[in-house]
Order: sequence, then structure tokens, then C-alpha cells
Amino acid sequence: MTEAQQTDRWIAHVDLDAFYASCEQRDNPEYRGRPVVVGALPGRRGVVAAASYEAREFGIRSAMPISDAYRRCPDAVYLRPDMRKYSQVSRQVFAVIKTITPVVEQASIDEAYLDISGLEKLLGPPAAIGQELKRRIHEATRLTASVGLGPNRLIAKLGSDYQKPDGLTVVRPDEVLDFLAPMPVTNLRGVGRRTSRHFDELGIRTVAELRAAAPGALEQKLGPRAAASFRRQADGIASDAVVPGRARKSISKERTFNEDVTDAIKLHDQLRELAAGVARIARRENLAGQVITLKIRFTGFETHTRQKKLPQATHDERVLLQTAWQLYTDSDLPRKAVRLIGVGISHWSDNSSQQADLFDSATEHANDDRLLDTIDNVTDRFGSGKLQLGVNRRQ
DNA sequence: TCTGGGGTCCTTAATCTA
DNA sequence: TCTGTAGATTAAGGACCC
Repeated sequence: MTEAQQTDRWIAHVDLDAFYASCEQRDNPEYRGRPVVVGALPGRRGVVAAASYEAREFGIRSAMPISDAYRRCPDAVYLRPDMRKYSQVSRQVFAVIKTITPVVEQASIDEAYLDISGLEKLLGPPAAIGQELKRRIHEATRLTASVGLGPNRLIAKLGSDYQKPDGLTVVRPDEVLDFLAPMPVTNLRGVGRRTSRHFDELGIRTVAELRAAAPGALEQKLGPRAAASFRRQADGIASDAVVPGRARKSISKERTFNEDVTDAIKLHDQLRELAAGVARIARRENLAGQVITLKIRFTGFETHTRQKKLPQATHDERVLLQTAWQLYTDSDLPRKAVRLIGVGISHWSDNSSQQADLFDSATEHANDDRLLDTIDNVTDRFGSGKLQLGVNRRQ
């Protein structure tokens, strides 16, 4: 027996099918049977967040540039995401899932891991539990889900992906190796574009080929840690821990401009809006963080981040804005038009909110002149044409 | 060719510190 | 006190995921 087979655990992975698009088709009967693309609107910058199965027939996939999607299917229904709606449906789904077991880990808005070990006496064999899960979700929301069941998270996840939509896949411990063998290595966790290229160069396409690969070559290409991780996955070895209520580690907001920006006032205004958004969430969740991160993407997709650790944790938008702006103005970043700007906060203090209050009051009177100074500082970077704006503001 | 937004985790390099 | 070093921390970037 391999390690993967020495287990009596059963993990389920539930994945709602084309979640955003399905919500829209459910609520708008006129969209049913039509290709639906949720994401950016054609003509603007952005990508596909979700594509209905009808849209997928045109080769439209999530994360594809919206311009590309439009070229493939100009007649599709293009919609902006309605996150409020999807969050509400998601809450409904999770409430239903918790009627099966409380040991549920939310992996995303439309995905969950469940530890269903030991539920057989109550609900029947794993396949019956999976069926029941799907039935209850559909009854409550009229949405379909795909479910995978296996001895650990990896197998459950690959299982839910195996048959879609509305699928149910059960992989018993003694079937794990055969289940994995023919799969493309790109299905493994942590294989994206770059790693995929490395596998290509090694002539490895399937999990079976990965299993047979020379250890030295793999380590040289991917590094010792990644190589070991992929080897374990190839043998079906993975965590079976389902951790309910994982705490978030950071909050961030970013915005891509529809056209690249060189105007410092515009940048600062956008940053203020983002900082306010981050601060609002932090306060609502009673979190205060010590590390502020500025993210900036220039023309040409050149992306940089700059961080600063504050002496005290904060969730004050003024501190966030001031710090992020300073990171931009004081840094060695190039003088280029800005495509995206973002701000984040992380590294929570233990007694978050109390400390934050103290620091906030200490910085209460951070004055606006200082901000205007730095705005001028940046407008200088872009030449005299923009300097006028900074001066105007003072009047 | 064109690449959102909100996250997590890993690697690496520089710096601090015991 | 000096020096070398190992380990921790910080910062930046990259890969990946949904």
C-alpha cells in the first residue's frame, strides 16, 4: 500500500458550475441557452471572470482578455459582475453545505472542502453523500455543483473537476494512482504557465511521466521544494486537513485605469478611494495591520510593489493613504505612465483594534500641505505640463 | 495579443541581531 | 570589544488560484 492508500478519511470538494454566469442565467431566463460572459465589458480593459458553458463552446475561458472573448463571440451576453448577488447566493450554498457537516472550509466564493469521514453510518456511502449534497444545493438555489470525493484534498479537487458540469466523481484510496496516471501535469496544484513550460522542457506531460522522471532533472529545473511537492502529488499524497474559518491575512484594493495615467492628482485621488475602501473593510472586520503595501503597474505591464512597516498597526485611511503615497513619491520607481495602482494592508497586530485607535489619534492632524507637497513632487516627475495642476490646488 | 481584482504562498536578497 | 556567522526579519518579486 502506498501512503495515499493508508487512510480512512473522506474529503469532498464542492465546486459550483460557472458560478457567476449560472447565477445570471438563473435570474434572467432570457439568458438561458445563450453564451453569457461575466467580467469586463467589451471595449474596456479587463478579463473574463466567468463564462457559461454555451460561451465555452466558443473557446471563451475565464481570465481571457475580454477583447479576445468578444472576437470569438460578439453575440454573447456581456455582463459586469454583481458581487452582492453572488455573495448572497454563496452564503445560501454554504448554509446548505453545513447541513451535511460543520467541518467545512471555504476555499473561495463558490468552492468548499468538507471532511465527511465517519458520516457513512448517518448518510450512507461517500457517493450517496455527494449525491445528497448536490441535491440539497440544487433544491435551495436551483444551481448545479460538481462534487469530487477522495482520501485527501488533492484527489477531491481533481475529482470535482473530472466531470463537469453537474458531476460526481468518487475516487477510492486504491484507485488514486490509476486516477492520476493519465492526467496532464498541468492539473496539479501549483502548475501555472511557468512551471508548465518547465515540464514541457523535461518532456513530462502526464502524472505517470512525472512519476517516472529522474529526480535530479526535476530538482534542477524546479528547485528542491517544488520538485518534492509535485512528486508527492504524483503519488496522490496531500493534506486531508479541512480547516473551518481560516483567517484572512491581508486586505487590498487595486484599480486599473482605462487609460494610463500621468496626472499625479488623479493618481492620488484614486489612491485615496482605494485606501478608504481597504480601511472600511479592516474596520468592519476589526483588523489593524502594521504593513502597508503599494502596488503599481506601469505602461507595458511592468509591476512593482513597495512596503513599509509602521511602528503601530492601523486601519485609518489617512495613514494608509499617506504611507502609500509616500512609498510612491519617495521610492526609486521609474517616471512612467501608470496603468494600475493599488494599496494593501497586512500583518495584523494581536489586539488589533485597540492599538489602531491609539495610532490613529496620534496621526489625527496629519496636515494636507504635506500631501500637496508630495503631489507637486510627483507632478514634477512628469514635467511642467502637469505641474500647473498641483499649483492650482493650493489656491 | 492582451493581460481584472483580491487573495495566498514561495523564493531570494538585504539587513538586523544574538 | 571585535569578528564571523547563523538565524530571524524585512522587502520585493513572482507564481499561482478563483
